[in-house]
Amino acid sequence: MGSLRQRSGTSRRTRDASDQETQDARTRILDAAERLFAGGGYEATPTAEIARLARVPKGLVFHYFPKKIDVLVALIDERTLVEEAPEVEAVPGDAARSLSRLARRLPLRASPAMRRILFREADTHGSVRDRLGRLNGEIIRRARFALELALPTPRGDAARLEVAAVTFAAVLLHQENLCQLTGHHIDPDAVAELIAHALG
Amino acid sequence: MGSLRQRSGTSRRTRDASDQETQDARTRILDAAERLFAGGGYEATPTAEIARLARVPKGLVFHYFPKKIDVLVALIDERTLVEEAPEVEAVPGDAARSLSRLARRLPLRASPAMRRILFREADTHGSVRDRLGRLNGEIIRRARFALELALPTPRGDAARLEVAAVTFAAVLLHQENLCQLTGHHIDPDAVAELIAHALG
Amino acid sequence: MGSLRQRSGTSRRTRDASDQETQDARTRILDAAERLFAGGGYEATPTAEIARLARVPKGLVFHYFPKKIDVLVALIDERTLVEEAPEVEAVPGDAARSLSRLARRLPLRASPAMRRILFREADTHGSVRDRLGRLNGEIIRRARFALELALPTPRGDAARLEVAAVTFAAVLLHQENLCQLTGHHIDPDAVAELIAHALG
Amino acid sequence: MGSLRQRSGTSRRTRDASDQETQDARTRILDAAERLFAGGGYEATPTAEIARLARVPKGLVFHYFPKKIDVLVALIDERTLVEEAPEVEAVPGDAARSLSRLARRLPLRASPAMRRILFREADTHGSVRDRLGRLNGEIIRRARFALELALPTPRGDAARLEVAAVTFAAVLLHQENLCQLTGHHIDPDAVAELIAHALG
DNA sequence: TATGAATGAGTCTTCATTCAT
DNA sequence: CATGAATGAAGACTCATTCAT
Repeated sequence: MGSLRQRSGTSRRTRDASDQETQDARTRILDAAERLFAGGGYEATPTAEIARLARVPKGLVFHYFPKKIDVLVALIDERTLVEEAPEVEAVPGDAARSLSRLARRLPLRASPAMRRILFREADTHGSVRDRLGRLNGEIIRRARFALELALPTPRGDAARLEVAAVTFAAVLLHQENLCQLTGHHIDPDAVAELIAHALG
Repeated sequence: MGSLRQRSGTSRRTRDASDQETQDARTRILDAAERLFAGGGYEATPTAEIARLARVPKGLVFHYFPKKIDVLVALIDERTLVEEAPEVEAVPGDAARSLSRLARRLPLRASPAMRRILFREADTHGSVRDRLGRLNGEIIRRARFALELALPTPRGDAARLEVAAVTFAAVLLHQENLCQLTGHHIDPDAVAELIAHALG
Repeated sequence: MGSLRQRSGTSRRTRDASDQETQDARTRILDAAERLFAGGGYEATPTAEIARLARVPKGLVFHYFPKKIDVLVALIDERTLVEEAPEVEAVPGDAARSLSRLARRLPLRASPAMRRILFREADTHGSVRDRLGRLNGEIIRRARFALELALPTPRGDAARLEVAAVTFAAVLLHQENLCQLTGHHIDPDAVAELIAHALG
Repeated sequence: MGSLRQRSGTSRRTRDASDQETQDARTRILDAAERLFAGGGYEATPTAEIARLARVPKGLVFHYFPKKIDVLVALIDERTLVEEAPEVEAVPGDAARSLSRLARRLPLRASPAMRRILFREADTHGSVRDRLGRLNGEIIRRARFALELALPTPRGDAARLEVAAVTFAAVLLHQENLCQLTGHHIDPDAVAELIAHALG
């Protein structure tokens, strides 16, 4: 359950039992919800189950999150981060490797469970959908930027470059989402190479 | 609400053709469920609501579908068809146009509502997930086949061709699913052209 | 628990156990609610308690009355009747006795419990308030009418007659409502006599 | 929110007079409760809402009033005063005007909100009912006294005078309570005149 | 085959009240 | 005195499912 906001200072601790027990109730609730939402889905998870797993009384869940949906929103809000910094990861002159790097490090700071939730609950609440949209946009932006840096100027068709970026983003998100369900696998490096070749 | 299987024998019926009212209860139930599942999701749709929209008594829903999940399964089963016939749509010598044709006619016979359900409820039941997986596989197979036919022999790298097929399938499904949620748009023709160029 | 809509045919029955047991669930629910609302008030009465007293499962209450307030509304609607027929009860020439008769038979068909509810829950729902308002209006109308018939023409001040009617209505309703709480008693006959004297 | 008891000693305080903000917590709590009870009723008002409106922490409400009902009792106790002093307001020789004066100044020191609470929550707690009963009694006593003073001796029937007093009290209380709900209006002066005429 | 009343476990949510700090 | 997290019993309402007719 990788929380995004671990208080600093916790890191040096010897990771003793305090992790499990001492952590404040709100965090434990979110931890539990993260696990359960990822497993069975938002709708199928009773708040009582969240409380039980978090070892807090039922009422406390509503003390922190007046409505059930607020738990999901808080989760998306606090444990999902779409990095929008202009980090440049491009390898000049090597479009394939530039895309590969992007694939290896999606601009999404989130635990595997939170990723599952992000894709699974896109219909459940606008905030989830928004976050997903922003992720999509950011990936496209980065892919575009990486390609711009990687390709020698003057590059060819600008529109084609855009299509390449969009395509690569589609593949990455498809892999995060449906591939997990259908069992198919995609090798992003191979796709990167393909796209680079198309632009080269 | 385009039902897939109401064709055989229906034409000869002497019963009046007032499709809307006279249609048998089972069909009306599925119609209602299709609309509601697509709109609010399976979990959030009460069977009573289905019955109301279908203008049938509540008990009748359970007469035809003993468990609620059976409605969803029947929907997937009867109103979703992944065409696995070896229809060849390739344009020899023109990979881009071959892929474009594939994009224009996904091997999926299903109403827009059913498509939404297919993607949305992938987690809900194995049968949905299976169907989705089969769709994915079929698209890849067709893309591969189309490319094989379109490209001049001897083609280059077989592995690259496979990657191209997978990539194109990813884009098509991504468009069907997440693009509808995030609001992004992809032009499949442009992607087809890009991929063709990569293989050319 | 005097239901207003006793099906005809029930009357001849020998009032055996069927009264208690055979009566349909909806009626038993209303019976229970009538008793409990009159006793502890609407807000303080849980629906579960209604179900228990009615010997029906909890869910059935909501089968008939989707919202708790609907029970109260149904009660007011079905077990409270403000008689608005122009029944004349006046004794020509005897205003006092005319008013006395009115007092003896309020134009309100309702059990004592329902009367308690009517006054007690006036704040709870508009339908209750409306009914109460109509009762008030009807009493005034009748009092006015009775006085008009009773007094010899030409009567004196029409305005005074109106005030008399309003005053008498106030006394009757006050007696129905607050007197029960404060423990005071009013003799309507004496008030009737007083008013008659004022007009005489 | 006219508090009844904040008079003594408050004047000498050196604390700044910013009544609104500085006022002690207990007073603010009662102010909030007065408003909320009058608006939505005692049962429907959560203590948390009282605390919020009073801008005090939830726990403080229970510091001052260990049980929720204590807030209501304190309100009735401190912000409701039935004046039982033998103030004579009669106009000798003019019964109508004597009663009118009584109507104009009920022996009830309470804000409009408190008046609403007094009538509305008569069922909620004995203390409210008692206060209401005492108010009723006091009005009758005053009406009787006023009439005794106003009418020339020897007066006529003592019983009739009593009935007149009771009737007038009924009208006044009816006006305070049900008239506000039903929307009817009564002119106490006209009633006073009517009654005076009856006795005259 | 058709029907809607019946069932009761379960769901979200509320709230008075306590209590450690 | 003051505070707000903690508690858990209770409340309204939902809903899949059963079943007698």
